[in-house]
Amino acid sequence: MAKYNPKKIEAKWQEKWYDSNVFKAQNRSKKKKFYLLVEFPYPSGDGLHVGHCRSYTAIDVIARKKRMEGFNVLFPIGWDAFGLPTENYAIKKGAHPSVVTKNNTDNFRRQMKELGFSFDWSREINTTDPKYYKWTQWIFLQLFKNGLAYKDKIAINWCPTCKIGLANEEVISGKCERCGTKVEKKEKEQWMIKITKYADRLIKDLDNVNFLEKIKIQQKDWIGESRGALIKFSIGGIDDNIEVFTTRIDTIFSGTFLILSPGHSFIDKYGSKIENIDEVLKYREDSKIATDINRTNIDKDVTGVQLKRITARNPATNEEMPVWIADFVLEQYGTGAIFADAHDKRDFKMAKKYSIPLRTSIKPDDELLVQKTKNLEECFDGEGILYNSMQFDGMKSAVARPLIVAWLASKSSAQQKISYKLRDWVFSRQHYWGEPIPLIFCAQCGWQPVPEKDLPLELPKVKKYKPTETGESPLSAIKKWVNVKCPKCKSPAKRETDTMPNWAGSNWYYLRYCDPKNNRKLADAKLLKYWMPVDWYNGGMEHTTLHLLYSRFIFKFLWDIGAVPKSIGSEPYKKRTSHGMVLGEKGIKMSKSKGNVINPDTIVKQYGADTLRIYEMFMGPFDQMIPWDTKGVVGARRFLEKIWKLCSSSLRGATATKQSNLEISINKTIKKVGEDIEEMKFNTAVSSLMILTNEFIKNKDFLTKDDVKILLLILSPFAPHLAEELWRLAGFKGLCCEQKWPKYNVKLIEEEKVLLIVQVNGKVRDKIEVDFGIDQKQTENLALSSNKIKNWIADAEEVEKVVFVQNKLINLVTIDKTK
RNA sequence: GCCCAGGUGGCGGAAUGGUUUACGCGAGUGACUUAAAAUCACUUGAGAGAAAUCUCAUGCGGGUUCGACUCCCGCCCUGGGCACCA
Repeated sequence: MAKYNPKKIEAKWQEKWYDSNVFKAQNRSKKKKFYLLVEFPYPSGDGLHVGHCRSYTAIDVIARKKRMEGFNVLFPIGWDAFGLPTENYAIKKGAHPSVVTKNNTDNFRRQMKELGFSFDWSREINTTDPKYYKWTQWIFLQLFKNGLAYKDKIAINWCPTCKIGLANEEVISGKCERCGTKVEKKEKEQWMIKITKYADRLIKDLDNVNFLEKIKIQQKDWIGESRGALIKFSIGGIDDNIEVFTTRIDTIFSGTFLILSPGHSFIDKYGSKIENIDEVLKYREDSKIATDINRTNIDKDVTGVQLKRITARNPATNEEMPVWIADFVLEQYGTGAIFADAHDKRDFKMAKKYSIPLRTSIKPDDELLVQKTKNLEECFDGEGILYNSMQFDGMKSAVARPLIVAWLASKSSAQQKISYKLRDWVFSRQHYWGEPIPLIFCAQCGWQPVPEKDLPLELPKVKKYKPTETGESPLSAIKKWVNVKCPKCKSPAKRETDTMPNWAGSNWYYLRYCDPKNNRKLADAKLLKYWMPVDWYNGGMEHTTLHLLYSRFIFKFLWDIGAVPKSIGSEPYKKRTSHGMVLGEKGIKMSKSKGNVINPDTIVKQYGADTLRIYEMFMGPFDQMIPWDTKGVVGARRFLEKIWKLCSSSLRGATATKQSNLEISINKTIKKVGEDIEEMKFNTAVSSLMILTNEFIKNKDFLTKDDVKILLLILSPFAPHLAEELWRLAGFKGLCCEQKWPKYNVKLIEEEKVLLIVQVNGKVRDKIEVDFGIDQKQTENLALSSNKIKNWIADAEEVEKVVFVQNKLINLVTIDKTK
């Protein structure tokens, strides 16, 4: 028989699979549907990363197994192709981004096909295709029409050298990712999406989905819900008040001053009433520059300026209190103002520095701390027992809080309030290679949506798409495109020239896969009803707080407005898992600059796709970061060679009396591999396939064709090409990947004889072979008759207690009678 | 600072209350070969011993248990996330 030649057989089977559409998902089927999703890649010029290969192989293994189990599997792929790297690369090479994108996707597609991924290629999508982004724009318009998109002036990251606005992820430790210049803040009008309106639902609905716990935790932390109260502080001499958010209303009686963020609107409104307004405004300006640098430096000194001649009234104590501004109070969180007291470390620090009066009202449980706290030697910011707090004296913090809120609410100066850390989503970019935002500004009518019949609003094909000097989008330079008539009043108007961020196209792509060619709707309701929700979505941990959150939000929105059927439920993904990163050798992150990037093409060429697949599954736990080891690839290849040899020699019809041990191993392996795939324990699944193969080789003479058949079936999701080739060579009918997943026989998993551990006082002293299912009395007798065991029990000792675990272990606990 | 994950041979790792070190890599010895590669067989945690065998070892220190890599308490270290969030 011929040598194992992966190059030849892999190309052959890929052609067979893709030509005969075996991986095509059926829109109509008697089978149960199963929608498996991998994050579609950004088609960069570097080609597929071995990390892509790992996560895609893993989900491909699951897809292949699910098909064999009789599911109608939807396993689609596409390209998230808008974005900066392509634009930058295109600028550098002088090619148009669309050409670069085409080349890159062609390359990615070739690589994926060469790895034998069982994607349904008939559903391939591309976010830069106008037929696709028509619906990305349509979704934006729905957000706009429902009041969830608004324009706001916010500070963006601005690189003074590149003259370009940068996304947060393009800023590396305060510097521009590309040129290393220190990034500045620049105020700019940006389109914002009100994701904050969905904050509560984005947390609550996590209870109904099967996401890895760490993913849920990270999303919850990111949204950052805090339950507390809103307190109104009236201002002396002004008929207005300042609102404050707190989670510690139990400390209200020690509140002796108020602190506003430097940007607080009170200063703008009542500047004339502030005696030292110049000083205040100067502090405000200084803090604008300082904020980002100081954020990383937690131990920095607190600074602040008092608003002279302004006082607030503490609604609990009715005392007048000074009002300050300080840059540690954040404008964007809560109300941008806090009440300050001795029970907060920063407030305490600030009061000490500027000699602002302090008072305590919470007694710690720790007696040693009580005096120190009272004497204001140390700040106590924990929970404790209230004092100096009128009718709330003696209560625990947690008990007092709702009561104080209720009491102040009765005087209409407080109410319950939930605050979130989550911010609204900055949705505009000043770049060319993105979806144009389909809005038109008219001096008379304001912002008007591009009529839906005019969608897609295509990105104009131009030669100049470099970012502009001013930070405006490159589209603003295209006069012909910018100047249009207002859709409402027909007077001259201008298009929005910003484009959408990368996330726009990936928000809803899983919906498009259900019906990728629909021209009338983002997807047909019937098909959405059938395929959605996604049964299993795997992706990177780094997308937990961005893409995963954004897409959950957009789905909820579409669900609310009835753009997707209600019957799907309000969550797009039933299950979310996550893979670990593949690092370079020695555990350093792969990067071009370090020269440690592994190109999957090289591995495929040298060892074959099946070897790469097996290696990537075998290298370690799927959810863990793992260093690449090219030496280890050899082991995967050897394993496949062994199977090749085994099958080519034994398949000549050797039939012999079955060895019961072999049968047990086969059934155990079917069970183990099947269960391991479901739990994503691919490394141990491959390991058990290796063990079975080794056992087959040892018992070669007893192997039957059926034994080999089973091995090929359970191997096929991992090494599909090899399995397919050997399947055919053995003369089995049809395609291996279309066979039924084998069932194991429960009765054949139990062995007749088991090796039982004999312990004396918890230490292993002997191992005895016993019949399966033997009872305690018999085991005890066998154990005690062992000479080894006899030696471990001294004459003066007696067995006091016996611990027995059937088929596993017996432990004899002795007692010294002489004592 | 807070939250999450992890720490086991020379290396990747296996074992989630019951044989620590499966499987693979690497290394070593032997067979085949003129030779090398490939392949096959055997060995491979540390220490002691001629051997049978024994002792010790899962980041550190305690605890629970007949028995702990596994559970509990307190630390240390590594990786990831968040970070002046009131």
